Amino acid sequence: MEYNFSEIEPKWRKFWAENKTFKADNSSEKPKFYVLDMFPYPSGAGLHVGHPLGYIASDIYTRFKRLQGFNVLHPMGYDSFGLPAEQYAIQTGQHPVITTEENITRYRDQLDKVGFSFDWDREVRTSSPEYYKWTQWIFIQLFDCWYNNKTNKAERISGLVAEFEVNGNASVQACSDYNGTFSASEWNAFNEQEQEAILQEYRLAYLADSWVNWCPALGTVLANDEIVNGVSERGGHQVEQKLMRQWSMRIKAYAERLIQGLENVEWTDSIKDIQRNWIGKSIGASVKFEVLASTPLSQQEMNERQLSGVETAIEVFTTRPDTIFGVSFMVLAPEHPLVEVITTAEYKDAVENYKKAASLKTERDRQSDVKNITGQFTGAYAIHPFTGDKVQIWIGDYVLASYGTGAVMAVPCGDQRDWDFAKHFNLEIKNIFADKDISEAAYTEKDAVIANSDFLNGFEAKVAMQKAIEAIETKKIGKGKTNYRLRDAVFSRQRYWGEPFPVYYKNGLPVMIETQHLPIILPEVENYLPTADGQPPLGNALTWAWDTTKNEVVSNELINIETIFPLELNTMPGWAGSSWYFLRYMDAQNEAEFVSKKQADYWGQVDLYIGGSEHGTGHLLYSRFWTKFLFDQGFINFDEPFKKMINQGMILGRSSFVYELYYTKLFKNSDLEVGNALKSYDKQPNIYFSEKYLPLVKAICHDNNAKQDFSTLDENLQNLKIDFDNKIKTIFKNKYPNLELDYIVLIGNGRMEKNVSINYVENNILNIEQASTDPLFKFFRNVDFLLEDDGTYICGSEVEKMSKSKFNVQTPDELVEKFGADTLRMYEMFLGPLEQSKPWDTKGINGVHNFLRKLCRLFEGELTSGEPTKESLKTLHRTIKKIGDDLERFSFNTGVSNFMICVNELTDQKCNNKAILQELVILLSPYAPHLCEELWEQKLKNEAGTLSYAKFPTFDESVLVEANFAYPVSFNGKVRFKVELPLTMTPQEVEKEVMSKEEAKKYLEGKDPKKVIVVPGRIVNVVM
RNA sequence: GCCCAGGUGGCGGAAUUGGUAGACGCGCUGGAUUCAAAAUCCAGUUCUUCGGAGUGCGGGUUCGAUUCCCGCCCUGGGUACCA
Repeated sequence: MEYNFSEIEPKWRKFWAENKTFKADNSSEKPKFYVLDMFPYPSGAGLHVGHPLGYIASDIYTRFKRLQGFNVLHPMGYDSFGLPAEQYAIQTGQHPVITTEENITRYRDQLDKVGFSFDWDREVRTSSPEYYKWTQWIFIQLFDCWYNNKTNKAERISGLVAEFEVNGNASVQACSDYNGTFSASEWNAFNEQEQEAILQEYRLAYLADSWVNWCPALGTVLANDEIVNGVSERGGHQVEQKLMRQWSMRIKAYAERLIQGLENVEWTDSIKDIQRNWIGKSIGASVKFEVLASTPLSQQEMNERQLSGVETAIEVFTTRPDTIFGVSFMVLAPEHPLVEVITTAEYKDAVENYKKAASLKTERDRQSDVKNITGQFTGAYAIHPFTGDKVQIWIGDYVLASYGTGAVMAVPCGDQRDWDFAKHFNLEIKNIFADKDISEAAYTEKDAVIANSDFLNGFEAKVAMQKAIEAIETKKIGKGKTNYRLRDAVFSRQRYWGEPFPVYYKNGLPVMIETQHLPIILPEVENYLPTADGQPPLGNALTWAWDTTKNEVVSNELINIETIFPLELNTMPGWAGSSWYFLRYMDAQNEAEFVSKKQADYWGQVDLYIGGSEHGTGHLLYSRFWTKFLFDQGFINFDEPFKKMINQGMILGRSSFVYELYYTKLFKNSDLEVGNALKSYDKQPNIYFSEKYLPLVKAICHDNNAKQDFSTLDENLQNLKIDFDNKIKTIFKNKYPNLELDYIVLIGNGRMEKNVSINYVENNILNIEQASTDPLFKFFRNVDFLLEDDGTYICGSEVEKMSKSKFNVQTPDELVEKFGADTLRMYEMFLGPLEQSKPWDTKGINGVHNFLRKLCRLFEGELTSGEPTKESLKTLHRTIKKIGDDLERFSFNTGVSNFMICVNELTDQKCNNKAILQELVILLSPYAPHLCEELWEQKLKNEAGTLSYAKFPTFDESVLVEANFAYPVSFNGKVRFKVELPLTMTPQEVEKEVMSKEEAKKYLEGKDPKKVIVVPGRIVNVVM
């Protein structure tokens, strides 16, 4: 049969779509299996060959599971809210709805061409109101819950209020930012505002002031990576730290469960490590150090302090309570609220100056500048709780306000940063470790015996820590504590293209809109930029107020603060919609619930999740958080979303570039006029040299300035230089006939690398003529090339991320056009292990394409229906075993190899047996579904479309049983020859047979073997 | 600095439990077929001084190590004054 893929493939794609072949059944007797790809953002650039890599793998696995008799859920959709569409809207005025729709159409078209078996009836888009209705709904549930540390789960806020009304908050153990205590009567006496302000400190979704990177010039908040060297990446504007009232998510409440849950999922260690690292659990103790008042406070001052809630003790968190006797000073973060209180008059100015200097640095700067040790003494002292010693209190920017309590007890002998600080400011370094030298550096290992530490003397760290915590707790100056680095997640974005919050404001307090009125639809705006007074883009909306009587969004003009109130102007972040989308696929059309309990119970966890590892601390953490919350509230019965995850490696592009000679300085006769004319020529030499000259250019441009000494060059380079100089002189001669050029000096690194499109480069050889027909490279017509000896131009090349600007993007469409989707699918798998990143190169694609053609040749003419030969049966069953094993361990590349081996063998056997070939077609169908469908119907005469639900072949071990085995015989581990012997032979018999062979005598060289090892059915090793 | 992944022919890679290193494909070389080319088929292709050597380097365990252990080098990714 001829392999006419361009006819076969569209035919079957049409068939699958029309017959809804891949529709997943919501109620089935079959066992379920859920295979999911990470949610794609439909970008305007479309797909390149790297994107479908994971989709192909998951599709192969999906089809395999269907053949194994599973009811498989394999959906696809779009994470379609996001910044690029908004930025495009700002630039062009085009509504994001329109560009998003266009991009999705392009994506869908590209995805369809690869022949994926998605159940498209379940498609979801985060930007559609039917979907974000439920994102808003989940937000309201989070707002309505708090985290009870006693029951270790999220509970309804109404239960908390009931407790407050009866008992106050004394016995409540919650994850909360609220530090105070109140009784029931106090609670009942608070007004509505005061009560809500307290409840905000308990809710899982809450309003709070958070620091943001505010860029006044752009009128917007910037992410850390949008700031380079303290200014905005776009435009280089100044960025300042600003407190902003924003929605946050109390993910901290789940810190411990997010760590524990990692034990129950099959993810790679590296992703688990990234998450553990991010959550940053550390075990230690919190300890209070009383501050010694420098001047006795007046009674009035004392009263004032008490009233304003300012404590005069510094609370620190330490992971080494065992080293508490080594404390010789304390350091507070410059922003610590106590700094203002404790600083003595004498140091007021110095401290103020230091604080100002620190505030100019971003957190990143403070963290990256390790060498520069800075700090300032406050003039104040704390009292060591055990020794009663006076210890100096300093401020230093190596202490961060946002971690722990924003203060440290400095133990210079046991912490390198404290040690550095002490050395720099000449502070005391107490040694509390027996027999450890701390004169050059701190001793940070935990194996030292503690000394000079009163009741801790003689204990090792582990024991001393317990003893120290006991003492601290007995003294009531602190307690053992576990600290997490994880911070609550800011949930507001000052953007247009995101989910609107279902929130309006009454007397400054947020009020949730009742869920039956959802969704709150994103309003239309004239302009997607922030408003003139710095409000988010929704501030431009004219119809953005909530009417509490009509329960609808109405014009802002109607706001009366009695029945009609302003709506929230922020929108939700990208991770809102993607934190629960895997649940929606289970029940995508449900209008009454985000997912029905029945469907959530049936489909359960995602059994296999495939995607990149770049979401390690974002999506993969937040979706675990939301899943645990929904589990706590009883909406679903599992608390980890993704049971097994595979992170596919990136496909890198190979980019090619030409070397432009750069900053050539021409020294010549002293004719000034010509010199001036050359000056402008200098900057645009317009000479491109081939790879051959690269070593020379590298060798001669290490000196930037003057005339260089070339005598140190080796002979090859000397010769190359003569060639190089001659060519350049000729070029100049042609352009400036009256110029006498003496020599050339290259400046900088002597070259500029300019990317050329990979379309014009083959085996690194640039097709100059072809490239210069492209408007982008037509300048090649007007430049000079220094070529190789054979007259070609060899490009430089690099393996890097695929991107438009590098001209190294390969789209799947072109390859489907040229080779067909089945070839593309198999080739992407054939490249190497799924999880490794690898360079893209189409060199080998012909090999895979030829394999499919070779397969077709097996189907030429009529197939025989008799008994297959023994050889063919062996080939088939070996293949069944290998393909099955490879799929189970996600080794798709070796799968392709094994198919090649199988087809090669069957070709050698001239096999055209129907029984054999039919099983092979089923095996291969997950990889090459179009061709297999065609063979299944046309050649094997089965009903069209039934292949997807055929039965995966069963491996029959008995077919492969052999009577003999060719034993490799090795001498001292080196294999020398083989002896074929029956497998029934005992080791003794094998040894006897082998040693009697002529070859054995040859390798023994007349000596007696020391030992002969026979591993039955494996190997014989002779030790001499 | 720390954590993770990796290092095997000219190239992508294989070797699943310690047991024949280099499967499979590309590329290359030679041959067949052809007026010629493409396509196809056949043979060869780690290096080699033909003794051997060989999976980043140096040790170790073992009858036997790409595989296990110790030390180091290199590449890629993550992360960082985290008290």
